[in-house]
Formats: sequence, C-alpha cells, structure tokens
Amino acid sequence: MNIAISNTSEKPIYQQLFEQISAQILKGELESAYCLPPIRQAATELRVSIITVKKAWEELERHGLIYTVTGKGCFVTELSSDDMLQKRNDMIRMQMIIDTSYYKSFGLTIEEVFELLKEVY
Amino acid sequence: MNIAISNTSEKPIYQQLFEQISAQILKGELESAYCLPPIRQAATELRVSIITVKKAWEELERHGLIYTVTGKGCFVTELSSDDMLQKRNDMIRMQMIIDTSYYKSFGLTIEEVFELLKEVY
DNA sequence: ATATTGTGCATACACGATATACACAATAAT
DNA sequence: ATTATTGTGTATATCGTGTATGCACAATAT
Repeated sequence: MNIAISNTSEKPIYQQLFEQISAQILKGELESAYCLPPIRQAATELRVSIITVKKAWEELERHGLIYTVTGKGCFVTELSSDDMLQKRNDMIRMQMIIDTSYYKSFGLTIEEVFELLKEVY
Repeated sequence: MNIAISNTSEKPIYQQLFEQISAQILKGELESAYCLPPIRQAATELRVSIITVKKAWEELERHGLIYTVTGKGCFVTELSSDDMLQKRNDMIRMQMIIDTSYYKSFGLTIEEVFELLKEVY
C-alpha cells in the first residue's frame, strides 16, 4: 500500500486511490494475483472510511484491474504486457479527450499544444 | 452572450461561464471595452442564479479579463494581441500542469503523450 | 463454531454549488 | 433631487457528493 492521499487536492479520496493503484497495476508494480489488503485494514492504514476504500476498489473492478471474491479478498487481474499497455493507453485517451476539449475551446492548434507541452512536461 | 451551459457536465456552471467567456475574450471575439450584460439580465437569459453569474464574473476579473464599475457594469479589459496570447498560454499551461501529472503518474514519456494526442486531437 | 473478509444499509455531517429574496451603494437618466 | 439601473453584500434554503460510523448479513477459511 504505497499510497499518498492529499487532503488539499480537489480530487476525492476514492479517486486518488483508484488512480494511484491503477497506475501501479498498469506499470507492473503489483504482481498478478496479488492480494490487496482487506478493506477494513486498508481503511485503517490510510485513515479513511471503509466506504471510501470500497468505492476505489469498485472503480478498479469496473475497469477490470482487480476481481473480488467475497470472504477471500480482492486480487489483481492477470494481464499480459500488451493488455496492460492497451488499458493504460485507453485510460489516458479518455482523459485526454476531456483535457483537449479545454485546449480546443481556446483555439489552440495541435502544434501549439505540443509547444506548450514541451515547456511543462 | 453566446454561452452553452451543460447541466450534465461535472464542471460547475460558474466555471463553464468563466471558461467560455475567457476563451471568447482571448480569441478576440469580444471587443475591448465591450459591456457584458448586467448580471441580472445574464442570469435571466442563462436561466441561472445571479450568484452563479457573479462568481463567473469575479473569476474573469481576478484574471484581469474584465473590470467592474459599480452602477455602470462590467467591461472587457483592453489587451494587445500579445497580451491576449500571453494570458491564453498562461491559462493553458496552468491546466496542462494538472493534466500532465496524471499522464506522468502512469509513467508516460512525452513522446508517448504526443502519440496519443495525435490520435485524439 | 469461530474468525476473516466482502457486502449492504441506515444515519449523520461537511462542503460546494445553486437558488431566492432583500437591503445597500454607486452611477445614469430624467 | 428623484427615479431607474447596476453592482455588492447578506441571509436563508435546497440539493448532491464525499466522507465517516455503526450494525447486520453473506461467503470463505480455519
């Protein structure tokens, strides 16, 4: 459980958990079939509510990144490197569509986006 | 008042107003010293609360895009083309820092970001 | 049986966004 | 000067989301 929760962030806690664990899974940092901590334990460790952990886990399951067995626990889905790359790019693309709609509303060309990206990345 | 409000959007209404008017000003679509509609009228036209309009206008003023004279109205700040471009890029850069932190958390290189951007832009 | 783990529900609180209404301040028009 | 217009400020209320606590139930493991 290598998670950093920001209370000042505008993002809800469950979203932060979901994104960080997603990234860890899709970067291959968590082994397949690795068992996540029990939600009660995770909630205690992270000092958040069980509901908050549950919502994050639900998001992970909805994205096919983990699967749940009542009474046993939650486990990381086994994915090939290709599948992981595919899922990662899918998630990034979805976010990019939202991000770029903002850039487009200001009339930026893709070349201008590239220029500014080089400055901030 | 060429504004489209989405009630299904996750963004608050005042944020939508701010972004759309910002874009219009910085694209030069609104003349300098142009008078925005009175907040009561704008609220009626857009079918939102005065408070919502007020918050959007306050954001615009905070960014130096409009100025307010009590009893007269709100007017678009006079900006040179260079100033408009500068302000536009500043706003985009600020948003990009947030957007790219997400991409980075998934371990994307800037080259990978470029590739995916070409697909979605 | 008992413990562990996930699930579901009820209740509660905080906060932001939104809306309505009223009073006040500054400017414009007459 | 009086009235209308416009921006400002405040009080109150509603609604949804996020978060937390607590309790009961279901499935699994020992």
